[in-house]
Amino acid sequence: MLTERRSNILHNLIQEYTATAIPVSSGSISRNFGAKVSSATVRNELVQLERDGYIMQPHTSAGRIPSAKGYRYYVETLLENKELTRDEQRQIRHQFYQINQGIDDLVHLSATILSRMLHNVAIVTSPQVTAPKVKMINLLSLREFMVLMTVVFHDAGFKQQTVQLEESLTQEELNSVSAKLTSYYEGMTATEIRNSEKELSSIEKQLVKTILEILDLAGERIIEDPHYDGLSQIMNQPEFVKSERAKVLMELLEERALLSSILTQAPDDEKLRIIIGSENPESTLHDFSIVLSRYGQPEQGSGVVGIVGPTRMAYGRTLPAVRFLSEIMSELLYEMYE
Amino acid sequence: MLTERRSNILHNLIQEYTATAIPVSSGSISRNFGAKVSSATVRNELVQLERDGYIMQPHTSAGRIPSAKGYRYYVETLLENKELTRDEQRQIRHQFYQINQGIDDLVHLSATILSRMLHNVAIVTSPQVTAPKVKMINLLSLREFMVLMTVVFHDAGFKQQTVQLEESLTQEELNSVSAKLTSYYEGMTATEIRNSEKELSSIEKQLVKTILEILDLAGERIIEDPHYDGLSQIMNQPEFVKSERAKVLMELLEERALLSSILTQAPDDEKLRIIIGSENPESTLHDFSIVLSRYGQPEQGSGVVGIVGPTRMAYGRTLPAVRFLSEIMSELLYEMYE
DNA sequence: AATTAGCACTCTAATGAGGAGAGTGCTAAA
DNA sequence: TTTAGCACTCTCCTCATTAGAGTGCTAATT
Repeated sequence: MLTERRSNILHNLIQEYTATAIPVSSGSISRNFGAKVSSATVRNELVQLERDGYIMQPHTSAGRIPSAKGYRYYVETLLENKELTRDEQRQIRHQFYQINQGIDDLVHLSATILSRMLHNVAIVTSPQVTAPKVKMINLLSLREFMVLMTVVFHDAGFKQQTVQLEESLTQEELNSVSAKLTSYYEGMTATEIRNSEKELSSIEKQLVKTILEILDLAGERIIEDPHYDGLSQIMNQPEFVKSERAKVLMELLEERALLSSILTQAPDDEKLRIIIGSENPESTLHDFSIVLSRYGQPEQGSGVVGIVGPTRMAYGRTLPAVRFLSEIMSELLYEMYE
Repeated sequence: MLTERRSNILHNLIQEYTATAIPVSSGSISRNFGAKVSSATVRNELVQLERDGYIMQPHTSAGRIPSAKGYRYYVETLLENKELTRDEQRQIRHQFYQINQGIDDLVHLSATILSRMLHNVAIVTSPQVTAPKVKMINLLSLREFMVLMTVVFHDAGFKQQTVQLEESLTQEELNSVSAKLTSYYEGMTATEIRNSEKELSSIEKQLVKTILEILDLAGERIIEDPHYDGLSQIMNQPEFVKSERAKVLMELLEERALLSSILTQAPDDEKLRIIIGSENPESTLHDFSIVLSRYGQPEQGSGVVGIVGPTRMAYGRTLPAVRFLSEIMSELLYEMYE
């Protein structure tokens, strides 16, 4: 545990550094304290903090910057759970009024708002249900041999896919097939359907195969590419004036594999998960911090919303913002499903 | 018109410059000609080319770089219509085998292939129909008061939207309503529906309103955000080592307005449109070149596929690649609708 | 008349020295 | 325990120098 003064100094240092991105000197900390202590005293304390691993020096005669451990202490101990101001909350709510019912709009808009607000890259996944259950199967003739299958889930979500049939069926025939399949499989998950044994015609078998594909896909954590926004925002951050870092970030975002691996680190409940710099198992991400939250309900579908930015991000602002966005998304999602 | 030698020199210079991004010297051109002419002769010719506006000098003692006019001459006169090698074509086709029927997959995959191949940012819009006609209207009860409306178009495309009903209807009631609406409006476009006068209940009026919204949206040139890919590719290009340019590009890509304005410059037929540097009316794009092609058929839905990169791009490779991707996308789209 | 060798000139990019400034660490005094 | 004082370190900026690449022009050559 840190002494109170050391703790204050660390607090001060992190606030300064996250604001300016310049290593913080003992003198500037002393000044921020209203010169109640001299820079020499601060220096002595800094030596201790450095020994304990909370801060580091980029080189001998430079100021200090926080380490991952320092940031960690900051977000867990020093940072009281502030909320966004009423005004900000109102403004954000207001922006959501524009959207129609689409979930895609919700996802996109959230990413945009978050990235604009925090000047970092925002990532949002579409809400997914876990092990969806069939409520209804519907078949719609698009043209000869070509059918649009819509599977409605019990949680009121749905997915569809076009199917190329082996035989041509009229819409009436399709109606009776879909009624039959619905009566067979209503309430079942993918695995239950696989285990059930029904007499099926070859066309019906083909359709069931598609139903299973749809269910499997919907059951996976990540179906669609997560949506991200804010690349132009983050390019304004001083750590990206050299494009080397920027390149790393783009590669991360365009490699689906890594993106989903980030998102699997997302919390299962609605608490925030904060992964700071070198805490990340993925070494390419050591220069970045990630703040994630889950939104929605497991039964109704839930997704992940979060921010990726330089380790030096304004956590004091990021955490409330991600938390609020997550809450409001849960709310709006709930309203959509009433 | 240029003399043959001048033309050869320009050709040579552009090939060299597009490959290396370094201003080309008279000596290196002379060498490329097998020293049939001396560098002094080349220099004399270069003075002429510069006077005519085909090339420029970044500063007095530097080599020459092509101007927009030079590139224009190159793509129109010097560049014979090469095709991709059989082998490349086969490889690309092969990659498309992986995808299932989804149009989204087609769009995404095309962008990915193109950007990987050309190391630039690829942009692809989803295929859109113009003035879609209703083929069928389908209503599906998701839960009480909540209905999923699917409108199938005559070209076998479809769109759907969830609707919040004012009254609660059973699936049977919905079926009869949708049958009624289909019989009313089959074969009509949005404007035709607006002009038709039918006796409608209040629920039906609400539904028609939604149908019209769907049709209007589908009729617009750009509904969804165009998909782009390859940011990490383009960051490897030497012109982006300073991140200033990169920032401009990101801003362009994230501003929907500008993106769609790019795409409205797309050709209406399947010919390539090439917009080179300062030819672009938009001055922020003066450092970029854009190559666009339309794919698909107007009646079945058509979209735009293209590349954005530095003015110095390998046109000789870009043009065949965009052309081929456009062709194969048309093909695959056609197969999807059989 | 066209080409080319030769050479002075120009501009960039790289290198290194020097100095200012910021910040530290340590010591000794308060 | 705190702090004043000071030597020391390291970065960053500026400036000058240099090497090198490339040009433009002129005069000689084909």
